[in-house]
Amino acid sequence: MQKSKISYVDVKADILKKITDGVWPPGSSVPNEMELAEAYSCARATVNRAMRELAEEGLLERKRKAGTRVRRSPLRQATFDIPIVRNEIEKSGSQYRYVLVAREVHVAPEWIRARLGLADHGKVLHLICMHYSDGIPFQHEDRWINLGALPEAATADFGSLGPNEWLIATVPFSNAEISFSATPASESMTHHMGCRPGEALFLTERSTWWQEEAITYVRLTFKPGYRM
Amino acid sequence: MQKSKISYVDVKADILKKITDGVWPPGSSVPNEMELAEAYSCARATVNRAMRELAEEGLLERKRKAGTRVRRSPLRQATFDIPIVRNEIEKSGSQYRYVLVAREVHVAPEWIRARLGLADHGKVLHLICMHYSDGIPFQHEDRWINLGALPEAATADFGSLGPNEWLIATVPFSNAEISFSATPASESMTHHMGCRPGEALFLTERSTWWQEEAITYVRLTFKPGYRM
DNA sequence: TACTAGATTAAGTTTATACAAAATATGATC
DNA sequence: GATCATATTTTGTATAAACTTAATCTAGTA
Repeated sequence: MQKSKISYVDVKADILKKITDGVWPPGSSVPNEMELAEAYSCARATVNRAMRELAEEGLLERKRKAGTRVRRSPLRQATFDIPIVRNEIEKSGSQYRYVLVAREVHVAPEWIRARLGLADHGKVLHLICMHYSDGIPFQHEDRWINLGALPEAATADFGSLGPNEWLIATVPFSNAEISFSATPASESMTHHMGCRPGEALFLTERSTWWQEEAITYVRLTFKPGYRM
Repeated sequence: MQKSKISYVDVKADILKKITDGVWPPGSSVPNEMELAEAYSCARATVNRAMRELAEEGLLERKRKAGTRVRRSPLRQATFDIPIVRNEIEKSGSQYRYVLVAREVHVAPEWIRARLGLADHGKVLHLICMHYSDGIPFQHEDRWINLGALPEAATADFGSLGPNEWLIATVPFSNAEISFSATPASESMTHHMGCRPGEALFLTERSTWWQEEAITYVRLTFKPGYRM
């Protein structure tokens, strides 16, 4: 005796169960929305939402007319929040300190232009910053900002507010391309981070766009032993 | 003169524009669904979907009765696909080779038990594998599988099929906890990866659960210079 | 004043219906 | 038999109406 109405959450859970239990093995095709709606005795829109979300989560593949099928290799995707250094440090109960090390306006070097797709004589603001946790070097920030897209960056004061936070406040939303890797500490890095030369450091690189326009490229190098 | 109907995509785009243009600054509250529906002359459900998705993407905050407001600090989140070694290598046009280096059944050591939340005398299968790209060491896999949850792993043949692919085929879906870091190459790692001792290697660690039950913990160490 | 019960509001969801769009299948024509 | 137009199927989306649920406000009561 089923009192309350079937919700898309229930449908989703049941479909998921059918998949994980092997009733609908990978690659097999799933009944169409109308059949399922009848089976669960709910509206097609309800089934649609359930299946749409499962498809977004990478478990189902859907095509008009061809129908819905279970993904062969359920592409495992992860979502994570891009951490902001200050929050990360303060959340761990440590004292955050920010220092602007260098600031220069350049014509963009070739490798930056290639990465961000800039015009030949585009100018960029190059910043080097350090972030400390309880006085200990935590993160080295090597940032390039496209002045063609963000001329106001030229007059911004990065002495007290880090470029990351300034950018978040200035450019409300953007899409980015991120990569992670490991790198040996360079000569200058040992100086900034207080580590031995060649030591293994975790590095993330990020290029950011807003409405097809390149905003910034940044290399964040973390202290030895950092785990993200 | 507006010929075609307003779609939730249009509404979403327009709301996003209002946010990025500063018409609706961070923290401000947004008109309610009924008002917006009227403004765009579409149904409330259309506005609902647009706003729901923007909320999922982290741009809006919604509460019943309280209404919708623009997030103060738009939490930047990224989603990425967890790559499967074989695909990654073959997609780059290289030849993939897999080798099982070691295979042992242990009582789980303390640090694994802590990570996965296992009982005291839980048994685990410990595997060491190498993945090669065109014969060159690409990835070192140090994997522990909870035999309490997956007894069939004890009899599986990991000589030809890598544990990652075996697990994907066996456990359809799971949720995981991932971390990235950099590590210096250990003595044994130099042997496996053919790199210099202390060289900076990119490392990802992953613990995986399925329905509250710990499945596996794995350390994937990549060749020098690898970027993800 | 403090607290509780109920009213109110806005988001959340379901439903039935309708039409749109993509992908495939079918059949007509050359 | 090949090609192209047309029909069919399935997902995708829009709509109006109704009801649910969480959060807030309000007013009445102790």
